[in-house]
Amino acid sequence: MLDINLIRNNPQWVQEQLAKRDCHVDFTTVIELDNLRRNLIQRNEARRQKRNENSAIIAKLKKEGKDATKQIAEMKAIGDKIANGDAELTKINDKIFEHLAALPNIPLPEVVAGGKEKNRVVTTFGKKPALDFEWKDHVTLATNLGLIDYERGAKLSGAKTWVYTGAGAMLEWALLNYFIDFHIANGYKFILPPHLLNWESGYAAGEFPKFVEDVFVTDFNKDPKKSKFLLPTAETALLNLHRDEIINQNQLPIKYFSYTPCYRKEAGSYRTDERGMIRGYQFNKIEMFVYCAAAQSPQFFSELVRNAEKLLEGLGLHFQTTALAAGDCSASMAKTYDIEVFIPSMKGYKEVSSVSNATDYQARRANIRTKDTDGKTVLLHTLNGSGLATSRLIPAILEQYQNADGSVNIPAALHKYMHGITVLKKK
RNA sequence: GGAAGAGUCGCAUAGUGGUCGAGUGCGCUCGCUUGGAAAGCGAGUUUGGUGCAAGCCAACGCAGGUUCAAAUCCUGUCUCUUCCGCCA
Repeated sequence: MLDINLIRNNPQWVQEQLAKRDCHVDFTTVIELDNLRRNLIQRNEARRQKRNENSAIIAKLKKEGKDATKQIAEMKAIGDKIANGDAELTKINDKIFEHLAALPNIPLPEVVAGGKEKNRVVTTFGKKPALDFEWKDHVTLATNLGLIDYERGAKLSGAKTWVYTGAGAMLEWALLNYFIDFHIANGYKFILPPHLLNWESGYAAGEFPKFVEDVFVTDFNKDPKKSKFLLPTAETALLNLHRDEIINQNQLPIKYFSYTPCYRKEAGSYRTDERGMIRGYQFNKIEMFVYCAAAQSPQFFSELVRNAEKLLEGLGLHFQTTALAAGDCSASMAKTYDIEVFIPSMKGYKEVSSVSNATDYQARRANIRTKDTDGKTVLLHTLNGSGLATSRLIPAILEQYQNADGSVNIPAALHKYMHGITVLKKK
């Protein structure tokens, strides 16, 4: 969420910044509502002051045993006015919130204007594998080698799901262990949150009410506000960990990482080129999350990007890092880099990590603050990044590491987690 | 799932309708004192809104209600504790 004061004081500038992400807004209405709101507050507070004064008078009169009928009648009239004013104020506040909630974050200065077409590759690691034989796609490989059971996945749950079996499950778990060890060594704190979150958490993270269609909500016969939902990413949990808190400056930065499956409806996102496990209702992900003072967020952004890159480098996979243009960043984010692994059968690169700086946008909605050196409370900055999601890594490993005989080598970094398996072969 | 009790300023507590945004103790900060420290003494110690400012307004888990007036009374709800039941 953006700061109403910023919009009030500098509407032109905010407008220009949002135009970078092809968001064109007119602030006339919000500013009018805001003026209305402040007028109303002043009027109502004056009434409250009057009421407080009168209340003291009545108390005194009663104590002295004198008659206070006149004052009480007056109080009644003021009380009605206050109630009316409050009701009106609530309406106006709701409207202002509606406007503000619809606005995306302001891109950082270095983020280029425009949409996807303006995305720019900033780093490349490794080369496309030669694959100078009749190579196979990951669905074929995973099925042949008995790593993934797509059919039984459909039997258990339906489309867009799968079952990891045997060495496939081991490979999945090996990846997660490899990531976890890396983050622990880097001093990030390991968090295992509940997967079912409440409405307030979704609301603070900006998922509700806007994206309620995109997540799996339980107890659907009840009021959605009393329901729980399956988290679409651990980011939601990690942001809410410190919701409504004031964090001591000496505790910053806070660096977390978390393992959770991510549950997403992916409504309407099916694409025929996305076979196998590229897009599912449930996938495993390790998420990094940082809370820090505003001045530090650029530094931690770089750190998160490097962490994700190092993990891929350790696996020896060919990938690229892309700086997203303003219009391609998700709404809450001021800057995003995607790390994309090469998947031959997809004829290109697929996202395995998305690293973002949310600046104070998430913190404002979730009300997460710290005190600056003058003792003033200020919002802090939040950053997040996958480190990493596995569901596109297994396809990348299978395809990039496959041999002419249909077997697949396991990246050396994973050997210690694979219980002696170094090559995946058909039995 | 059932029953009882509890939720107040970092912590512990006081406060059962009006002068309570809230007392006390601990902790913490600053000052005095001291060779230095402890003790002692003094001052301060939640957050948000609004206003150029002085100030004013709001908040006692949360949401409603009663009342001229609510930390205090009523209803709902959430969380915690204890007991009972059930269960991996």
